[in-house]
Amino acid sequence: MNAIPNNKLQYLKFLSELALFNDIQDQEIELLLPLIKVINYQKKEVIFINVDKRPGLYITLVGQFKLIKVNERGDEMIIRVVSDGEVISSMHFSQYYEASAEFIKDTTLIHLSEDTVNQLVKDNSSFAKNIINMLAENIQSLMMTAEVWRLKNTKERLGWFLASVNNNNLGKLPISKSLLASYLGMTPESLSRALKKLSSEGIEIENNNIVQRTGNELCSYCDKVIGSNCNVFGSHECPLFNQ
Amino acid sequence: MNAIPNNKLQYLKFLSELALFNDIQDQEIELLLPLIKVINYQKKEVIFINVDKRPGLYITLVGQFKLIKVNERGDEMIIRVVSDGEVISSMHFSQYYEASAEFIKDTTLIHLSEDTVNQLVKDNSSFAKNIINMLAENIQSLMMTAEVWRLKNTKERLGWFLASVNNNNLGKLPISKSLLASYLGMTPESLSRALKKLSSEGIEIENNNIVQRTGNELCSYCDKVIGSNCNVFGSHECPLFNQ
DNA sequence: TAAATAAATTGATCTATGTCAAGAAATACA
DNA sequence: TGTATTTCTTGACATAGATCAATTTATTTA
Repeated sequence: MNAIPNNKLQYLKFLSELALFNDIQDQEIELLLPLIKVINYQKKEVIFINVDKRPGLYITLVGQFKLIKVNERGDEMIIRVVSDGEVISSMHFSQYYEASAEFIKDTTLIHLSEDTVNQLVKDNSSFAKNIINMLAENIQSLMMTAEVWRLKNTKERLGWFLASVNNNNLGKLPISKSLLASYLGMTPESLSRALKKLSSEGIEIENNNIVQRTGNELCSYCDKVIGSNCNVFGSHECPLFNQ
Repeated sequence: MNAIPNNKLQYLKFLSELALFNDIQDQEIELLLPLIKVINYQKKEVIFINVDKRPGLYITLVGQFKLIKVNERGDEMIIRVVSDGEVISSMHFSQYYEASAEFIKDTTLIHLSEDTVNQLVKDNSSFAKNIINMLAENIQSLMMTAEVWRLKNTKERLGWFLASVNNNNLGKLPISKSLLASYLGMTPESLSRALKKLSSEGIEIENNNIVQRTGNELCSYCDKVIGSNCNVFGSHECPLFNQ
């Protein structure tokens, strides 16, 4: 982990395309550039997050990491998997909340300090709106995850996940199976068995690609939130609206 | 459910004391009063929430309700129990997210429309900050709940819950046992058995009051987030900081 | 205040998923 | 390109907590 203090102008385009900077002029983002810190982490590195140490807002320039909690027994829960362009706002965690980040790939984060963010929220209502949207999406995804964990069995959880990545990721598994198992709150063994059940329904994973026998088997695992970015969603072809 | 359009000035004091209106002048809140809608619900009433129907922001004037999701099998998950003074912002749910609210007590809600809220966020950076804080607290509580569901067994979940209400509620159980069971993701039978195990550790519920044999048995179920509003938290008496 | 209804407890049993161990497949490395 | 290492799969078994059923206790309501 080390800061690279060189030419930050390269980040302008990246930042300006993020939802977090919607409706914000390039010149305003440029004013931020001297304030950002760029931090590199290596694959497998683990950092501890609490507000004392690392408050503020992190934007993933490139890479992937998981936000995790571990209990006394060593059981691990993945709160979130964060990928390119995604934002994690530890400053909005409670002062005492503790979690860890474990890097899945070599990762570069862009950091904005808590003060910088607060000042932006105060001075720029578009930024405030963007922060609100980001937090709302977080809530959304946490509610969805809670639901998946609580109301679905292992097969349904896996089906739900595959349906969701199939939409926005063109059928490619974005994370390893064991990471996925952990993310879905099951063991790799259970995931393997769930996959077996799904394959009898015509859903398979063939070298990290999601394959459906007739092309719409996963629809039965879809819901209105993940379906909302599917191209047949809401049409007469969509099983969700045809029951 | 029916609107009562009479003298809304009575709500001014109530609203001005909410965290949502921190650092906002009374005269600004007064401007809102003509825009609010007051809605009454009866105990046991159930409403369906999605953005088409009921967007905006609801403030609980008095009463209690639970926000729930139900799957095809009829299993129910409580997302949140909302009590006096608490806010629920359905406008920040995804457009397609669906949940139900079931009223546990006769309840009066104050409603602000999505437009009103958006306008306020735009015009008043204090309000924007308050909305951000509210959403951040939501995230916090969802992360905590996820953790409790995933990493704790039934006894630990119950202990954790009792420790948390014992701090900020002076040892009184705020909801019924069966509602609590559902909130903690277990059956009433399992809650009853968990309670039996806790009672062998000196923790009991005697007509809705939480009683500890020596007075600090629940400390072993505390964590840094719920402990942060405990009066021995961080001192040499606090077991969390003494290991 | 009694009867009716709902909530909580207890015991017996069932089941989904975890754990452990061994082998197969895939990936990394030299 | 083959060997080493990691990841995945499969089977046998264990277990926490669910389900079902029968009481008991508490709360309404008449």
